[in-house]
Amino acid sequence: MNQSHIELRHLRLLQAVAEAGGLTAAAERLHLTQSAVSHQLKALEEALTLPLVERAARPVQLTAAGRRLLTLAHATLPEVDAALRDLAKLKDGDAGELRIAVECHTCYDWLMPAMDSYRDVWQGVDLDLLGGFQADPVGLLLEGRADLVITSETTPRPGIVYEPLFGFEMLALMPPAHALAKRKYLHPRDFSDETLITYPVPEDRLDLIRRVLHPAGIKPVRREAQLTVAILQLVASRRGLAALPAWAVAPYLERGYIAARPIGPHGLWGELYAAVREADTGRAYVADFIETVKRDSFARLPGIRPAIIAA
Amino acid sequence: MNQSHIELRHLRLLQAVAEAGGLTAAAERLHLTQSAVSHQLKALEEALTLPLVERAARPVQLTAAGRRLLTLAHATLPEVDAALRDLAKLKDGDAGELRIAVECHTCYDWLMPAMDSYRDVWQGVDLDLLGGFQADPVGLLLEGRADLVITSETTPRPGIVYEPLFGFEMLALMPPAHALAKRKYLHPRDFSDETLITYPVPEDRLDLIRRVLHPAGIKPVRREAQLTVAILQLVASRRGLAALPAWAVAPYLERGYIAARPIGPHGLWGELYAAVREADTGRAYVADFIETVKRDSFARLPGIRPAIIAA
DNA sequence: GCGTAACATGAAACAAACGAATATTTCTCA
DNA sequence: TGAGAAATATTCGTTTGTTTCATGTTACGC
Repeated sequence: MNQSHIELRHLRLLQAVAEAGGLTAAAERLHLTQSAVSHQLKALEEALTLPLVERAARPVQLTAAGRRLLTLAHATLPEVDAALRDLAKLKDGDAGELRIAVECHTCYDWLMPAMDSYRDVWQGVDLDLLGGFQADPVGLLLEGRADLVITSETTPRPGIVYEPLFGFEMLALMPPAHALAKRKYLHPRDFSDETLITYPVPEDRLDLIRRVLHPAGIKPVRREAQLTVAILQLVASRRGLAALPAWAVAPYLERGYIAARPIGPHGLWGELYAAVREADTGRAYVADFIETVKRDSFARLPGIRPAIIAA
Repeated sequence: MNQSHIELRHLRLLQAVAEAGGLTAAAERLHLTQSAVSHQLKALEEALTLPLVERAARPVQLTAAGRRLLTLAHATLPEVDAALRDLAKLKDGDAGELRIAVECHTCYDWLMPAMDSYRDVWQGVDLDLLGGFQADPVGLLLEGRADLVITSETTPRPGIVYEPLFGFEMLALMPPAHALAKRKYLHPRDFSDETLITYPVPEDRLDLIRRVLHPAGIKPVRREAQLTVAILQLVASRRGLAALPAWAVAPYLERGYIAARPIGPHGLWGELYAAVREADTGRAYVADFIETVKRDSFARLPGIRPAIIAA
């Protein structure tokens, strides 16, 4: 056989390219530059003397050879992950406690499935989800009442570290027949004559107000609703606009129940973090929870992108 | 999860260490220095912050973590090989003809099983074994009557390349009750009063005569036999001594039918090669046959060691 | 205890991977 | 069809990682 010293790195690369649909997007996921990805892919193709990726198409297409290697990647990479997990268990034991607090209302959409797959491989870990809205969820970590907090704040606090999870796009929501639905994207001023329907949280927790409307000097009328479906129902019945993460509205978009548009030419992007006590960062069952969330989310959620800061 | 950038290289290393029973022996198989293996293993252990190999024992013992990673290696490395084979088939097609000539009588012992496993993965290749003793088997390659020759000669010929397969030890054979069986190893002079039982081939093809007895000025009486069992039978019935590769006599040794001793303090080692036409070296089905022979042989044969020259 | 075989280590050579800057290609939309 | 934007390729210098050489250390058998 050709002494191709193919490595797992190459399989991870190909998988990222296939999933992301392009070299640049793959580079973001891998926390590499586009240049590095291009180099590495080319080197691999030259080592095999076989093209793997058809670059012309968008999203890029794998060749037959590329698909064969992707099959290999799908077979081997999860096994490698499982083995590394087992090693971590050998080292630190497989038991622990993980009490999770969540700041973001729509995060339950992906958190529940992620917890389910996590439970499959960390059966010794006692998973707990703290209910109710918390004024200062990160404070729970320091009080010892929670072990991990999903948040979009990163206010530095001694003894707390923030692990980036992913970036997500907030989409403006409107009835499909609304005049704004004809736009490619919305301007801040488009909100000035509309009621804004939100979860019942303070204004400074709403990215749309804090980062877009407030800087533009716009103070819309607000109306609050507890549940995502209630917000959507109000939007659909023309009581106002709302802004929610793309994943939270995807099923309703598909059915044409509402329309969604980016906010601003580049969209309004937020970032989610897992906050943990510094002392817990070394614990394998904690680190792997964060990895599970990321892996799971990228596989399932629309409208997310890799965290800007490297993990 | 720890962002362990574990790579296939590490798995290959661990597998080699486990199979070879030590770092130095593993290094030979991988065609690396002992130092490189030691460095690399240490780096892996430090990345995982887990010991993998218990160096004190001989042969070295894997720790629980090491065994877990070895399990991973056994699961993934064959899949990788299969994928690379499929890529080679995509590139060059999966059909071909491989007519094999064999110079060495006992080579059928390992060649048949190797051909069987080769056939499983190269079903489009027409495998043929040329029968009968050939005076000049490599000549068959140039005449186009064979495509691959198993030989221990490496006389340079234009258009022919010799791919090293492995080194093997020739053991001197005697009845278990023979006086020489008490020795740790035999000297050339031990053969001077004995009949030497060999296959019916010219003297210059017999390593024992050409490399040991002739230089020592010893010309033993020869007696020829066609079959391995016949040679063994003659030895067991005190008609003389013989010298055969370790793998050919292992089953008889186990049963105590005969005894075997090294020839000289370091043993008498020979080397086997696959000779192919230079034009065929690029053909995937040819290269993979050679790889299959090596893999299979190291897994099954006693008394062999990696080729001295790198492949 | 002495010698041997196997493993470890430090320094230097060598090779591979990566990133920054920039060029080229491809796509989109008017 | 041509301008601009987005994606990929390329060149070159830097960084990082791997291997070897030379030598040190350790374990073990006699």
